[in-house]
Amino acid sequence: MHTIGTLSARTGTKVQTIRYYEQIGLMREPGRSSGGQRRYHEADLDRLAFIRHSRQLGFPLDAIRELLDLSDSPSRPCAEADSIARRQLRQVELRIARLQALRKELKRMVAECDGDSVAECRVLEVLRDHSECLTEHEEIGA
Amino acid sequence: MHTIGTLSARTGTKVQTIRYYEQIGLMREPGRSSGGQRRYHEADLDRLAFIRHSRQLGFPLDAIRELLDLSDSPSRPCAEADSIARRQLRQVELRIARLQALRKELKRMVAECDGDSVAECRVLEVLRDHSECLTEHEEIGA
DNA sequence: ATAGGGCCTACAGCAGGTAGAGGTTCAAGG
DNA sequence: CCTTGAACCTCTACCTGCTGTAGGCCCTAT
Repeated sequence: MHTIGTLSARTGTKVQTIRYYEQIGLMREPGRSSGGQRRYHEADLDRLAFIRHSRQLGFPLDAIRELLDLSDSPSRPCAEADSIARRQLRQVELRIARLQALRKELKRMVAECDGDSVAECRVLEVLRDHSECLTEHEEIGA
Repeated sequence: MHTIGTLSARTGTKVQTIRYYEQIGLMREPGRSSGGQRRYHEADLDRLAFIRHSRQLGFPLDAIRELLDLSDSPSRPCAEADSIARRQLRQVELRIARLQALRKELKRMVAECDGDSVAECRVLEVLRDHSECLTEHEEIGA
């Protein structure tokens, strides 16, 4: 039996985050001590590690929920898990592509700026006037 | 004089977002019609375009606030604007690097999976056991 | 028996918006 | 001039994925 602090330390997850996962139904409600404190089994530790590792790979919580469901029913076909992972891969690739476009634009902006005063600052000029941009970065940030 | 809808259409910003920018002090409070509707000047349109463009380049709102302040005082040195842009460039490069590590891991995961059932699914296996990973992706998502 | 760490609930807040309810205003067509 | 209906108004709640705080209990070692 582990306390919440033990799970926290072993998985590198903040205590509040574990309670949050319980609240949104990602972690099961554990048993309690006579005084009302949470007491976890080994299986809960594994589940939390799975969640954390998936988060580190950028999976959104909804996807993790699906992955956990799949993981709980070993006889189902693997294709679903596969497609979730592929979807995540696509998302990551999309974000990389967008960020690379941003990087290019930012680099150009910074490189061009050699004025002294704000009045002739290329950085601000480019921000003021979209038409100075080479790429169409219509998608925001991310 | 423009309505909020005109600003919205011209900059591709949702009406609510413009009101939100006003609320957090990024846009100044415009004049109102006799019936209480917002009426904007050309300068407001420019300012909003600046904000949107900066957001598209991934600048956080705080940075944009600084950039707008700088832009309003043309005699100050350009170095500050420069360093904000450089900081943003570093952030973007960091995020690209992290996402590339994720991509690598996800690709490997997806490529290795050729099992039929969940029981032997490499995707789930890797998620279960961090030690199967090549890289140390301790930073979460982003 | 007591000290002090760890645990409890509940709520507020972060970025950066988005969505909806319920009500008013504006401008064009009849 | 009047009506219609799109566009505007405020207010509030919600989104993701947590994190922090307040105020109070539990648990275990000494």
